[in-house]
Amino acid sequence: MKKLPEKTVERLSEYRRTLYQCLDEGKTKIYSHELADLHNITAVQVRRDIMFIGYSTRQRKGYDVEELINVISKIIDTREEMNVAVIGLGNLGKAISTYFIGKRAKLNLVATFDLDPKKIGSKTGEVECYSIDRLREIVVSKNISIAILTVPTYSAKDAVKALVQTGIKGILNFTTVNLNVPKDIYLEEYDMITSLEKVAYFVKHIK
Amino acid sequence: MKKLPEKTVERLSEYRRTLYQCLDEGKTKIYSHELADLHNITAVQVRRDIMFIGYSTRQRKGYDVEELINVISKIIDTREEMNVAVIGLGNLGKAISTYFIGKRAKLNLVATFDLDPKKIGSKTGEVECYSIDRLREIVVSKNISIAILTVPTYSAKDAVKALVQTGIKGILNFTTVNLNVPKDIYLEEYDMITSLEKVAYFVKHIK
DNA sequence: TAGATTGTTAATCGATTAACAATC
DNA sequence: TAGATTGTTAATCGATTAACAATC
Repeated sequence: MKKLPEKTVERLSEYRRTLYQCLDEGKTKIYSHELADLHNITAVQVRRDIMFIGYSTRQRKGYDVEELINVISKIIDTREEMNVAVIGLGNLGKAISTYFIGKRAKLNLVATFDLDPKKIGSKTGEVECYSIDRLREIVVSKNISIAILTVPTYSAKDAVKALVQTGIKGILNFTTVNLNVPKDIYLEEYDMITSLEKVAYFVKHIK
Repeated sequence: MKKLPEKTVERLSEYRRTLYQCLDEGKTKIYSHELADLHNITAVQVRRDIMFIGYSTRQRKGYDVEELINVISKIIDTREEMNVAVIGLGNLGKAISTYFIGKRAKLNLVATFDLDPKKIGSKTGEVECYSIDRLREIVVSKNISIAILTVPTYSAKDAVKALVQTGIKGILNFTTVNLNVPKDIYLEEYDMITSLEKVAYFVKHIK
């Protein structure tokens, strides 16, 4: 399968969540235009995305919700589970950790890290907080491939330096610091301030 | 000035943050390629964005950091301050509230809202938490134009219904629920799960 | 001047949408 | 069949990049 467009990958993840909701509500079939409406996009967009992943219905009676979930999962989920760590257990780190626990079958939060001795050893759900000094050791032993970075601005660069050395594969960056990482690490920015400023700008310019 | 591309608006916000860092470090001039490197994009991109906002240097000695900050601010900031509320003071809401306080001169967090009587009346910094029942009253009296939605999934739809009735202008949605809002409200999705799944996907496919 | 940098046009790339044939 | 829906191509739109003239 060739690489999917980034936007398609994003939407597939969103579709799937909606589809799970449909299942819960006992809905077993869904039309492209229904799925589209739920995401405020067009039906063509939905069908195009579904085309990309090579799925199609024989019938013209809408997509089978369960089947579609499975097909999407086969595409965007990892075969093996993927282990995730939260680096920095401040307000945001705690929120995210709590948020993720038990949410994703294939993406497991397996460790959190912090500097603060008071936090080290504490648990979020089942997940233990380790000293950042043990980052490399734990990342390797627990086979962690993705790090969620929620440390304070001033320690972001150090944290990334340490992360790069552990052989981590992807970083989701919640700090507002511009990070430079080697090309073989996938870096996704998750920027609250920018999002808010964007909303502010468009609020000002919509009339 | 005609409407800027969305991506340009996003980047301007990011540039500005970097430029403030430069000022702190005593750097008063910056080349397009320097700014580009800090954001992992190309120098052409930077110059194009700057072209869009109609700024240019006479010299070929790089952009004046302070001037550029001012020009960007004139574009993306609101003239008057814009008031922001956080709806839902759970882990995430608290984190975001703490995060924003004092950070943005032109974007003020002026209220938080929750259902829980224990939280109502409490303060995050200077900012008071109000009952969600008083949403409309407070939004109007405090002239709030942007809502940051951090309520639990199950109450998201109700919260949005209430928000729409207050005449809010923009919503930054942190929940994983697909919201349907009237066209005159700018809705920005801020989706952690999707971001993480996106990272997972590309981690799996980069080699 | 030569080299570096900026500003801008034109070309390219990627994502969305319009249009429509095929199918139930 | 007629109407609704899907799947797909071609056209359009928007964003990025290549190329290069202009300027210090």
